[in-house]
Amino acid sequence: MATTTSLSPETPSTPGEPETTAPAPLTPAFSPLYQQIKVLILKSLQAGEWKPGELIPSEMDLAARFRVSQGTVRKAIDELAAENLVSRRQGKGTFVSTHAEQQVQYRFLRLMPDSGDLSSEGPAERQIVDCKRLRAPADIAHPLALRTGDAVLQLRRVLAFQGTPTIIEDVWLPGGPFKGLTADRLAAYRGPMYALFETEFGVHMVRAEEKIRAIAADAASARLLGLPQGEPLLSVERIAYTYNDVPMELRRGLYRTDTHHYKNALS
Amino acid sequence: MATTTSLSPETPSTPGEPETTAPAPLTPAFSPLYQQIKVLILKSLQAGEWKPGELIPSEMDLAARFRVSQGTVRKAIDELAAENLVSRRQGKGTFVSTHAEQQVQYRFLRLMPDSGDLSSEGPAERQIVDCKRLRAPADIAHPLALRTGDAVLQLRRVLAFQGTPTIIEDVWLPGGPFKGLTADRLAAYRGPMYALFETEFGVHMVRAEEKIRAIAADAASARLLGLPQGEPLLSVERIAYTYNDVPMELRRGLYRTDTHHYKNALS
DNA sequence: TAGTGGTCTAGACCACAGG
DNA sequence: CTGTGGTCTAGACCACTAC
Repeated sequence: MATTTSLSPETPSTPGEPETTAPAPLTPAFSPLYQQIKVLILKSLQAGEWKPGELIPSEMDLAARFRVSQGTVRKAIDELAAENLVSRRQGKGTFVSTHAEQQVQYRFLRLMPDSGDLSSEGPAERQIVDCKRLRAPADIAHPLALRTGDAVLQLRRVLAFQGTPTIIEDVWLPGGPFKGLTADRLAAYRGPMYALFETEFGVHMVRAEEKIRAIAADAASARLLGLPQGEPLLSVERIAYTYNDVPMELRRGLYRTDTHHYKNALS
Repeated sequence: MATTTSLSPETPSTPGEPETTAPAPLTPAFSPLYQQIKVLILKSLQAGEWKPGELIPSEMDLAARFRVSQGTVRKAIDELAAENLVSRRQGKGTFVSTHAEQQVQYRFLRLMPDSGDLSSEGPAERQIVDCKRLRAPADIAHPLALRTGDAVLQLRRVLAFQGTPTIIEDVWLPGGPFKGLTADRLAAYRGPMYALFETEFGVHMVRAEEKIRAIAADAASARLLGLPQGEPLLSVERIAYTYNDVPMELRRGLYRTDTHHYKNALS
């Protein structure tokens, strides 16, 4: 079959339409079939056709829907699974990834106790310190692809492990998608913050980038963590993205690393 | 074909041999064919049948050699490529990964300037501060899977970018595989340290794990980096592994992160 | 027993690199 | 032109899950 033609399911191309008004070929036109299928599945995920935790159609069903062979759908799903957007379970089906009900509680948290792992420390004790709406200054707006002055939510919380405050997090969220988020709703929610984002606001974080630095604790941070001012802390600046690389969260964490460390694997 | 039988190329099993003396089924006996192929290719890589930078046999050749279909070999190589052990180049073939002649100079270095990338800063200026043999104390021997008192090489160097000393690295290597490594040979070598390890000592690092902390600069570190004592530094403790998860290097880096940051991607 | 993902095969054709 | 990896297909069978 031609690999040079683009593809749209149940929606034959409209040859009469002038190319100039075509909605821009996000599908780069000269890509393998399975890549086109991947994009189509991605669009369905983004559109919420299947929600986090749900079962997506079987490979055979998708193959029929897209008029390709099962192997081609398989390769598309393989890539989605490699990117942790879906997870396959033999005999059951393929499920949309979720930050809730995941065996790993904190999918994006790389902090580990120096001995054992996070789960061995029991659930983190969370305390919301602050939650307010404000107009984004430039250095907040820019990473979130907003304009200076746009409404953002800012919240600050402290995470403690086994009674020891270990993490301070400042989180900035775009005001629009997260309208209605309050400290109370956050405090009431059991489970990871990203799980709440999924269920309450329909925002699914799929990947993130972090910039890590060593800094000295300022007065406020030192007080919250019960450390002397000037103590070295790990500064972890994260931008989290939804589908299509849209930034939806800016987060700055301060980790104490005398009893914990940030773990990373290189290959 | 049976997926429950194990496989050995040109070396039919020896049924007469008692199982108790069998060299232990590293191939877990009940694994898919392509996994068994992967292990066989891995063994060839480890044995040095194809060296870093070299071309490995084509998929068809390997398929013939292992008596399986090309698609099965392909899936095995797919996984090796995903782990960065080999890299595929369309029209050319599949090559053993190398730390030399790679477009990316520092495959394992995650430090980035706050604006731009490492290559935009030109080559790092390297200075060997120290290089000596010693008997490993317990905290060095253990991560290297050595015994306390075994011979190890210790070296210290400083990396500067655009004239600014930015990284101090202490490196510990097992004395056996790296017999003959001297400060002079290191200083004379152009290219990444891991490339020298490959060409001069036949040690190919394939993956690494890092533990990251924030610490305060001690007197010696502060002097080498031209910073005031007590300044926060990023401590990056790395264990690098060759094939088969054998640890071959312990490295502790101290990064100044006022102009640079450690970059990490999460998914 | 039926349905799912997982493996394996064989064959065709495409895209790319290099003689 | 040949040989390489890359894509796509169709069909068979296996392993796991759930009814």
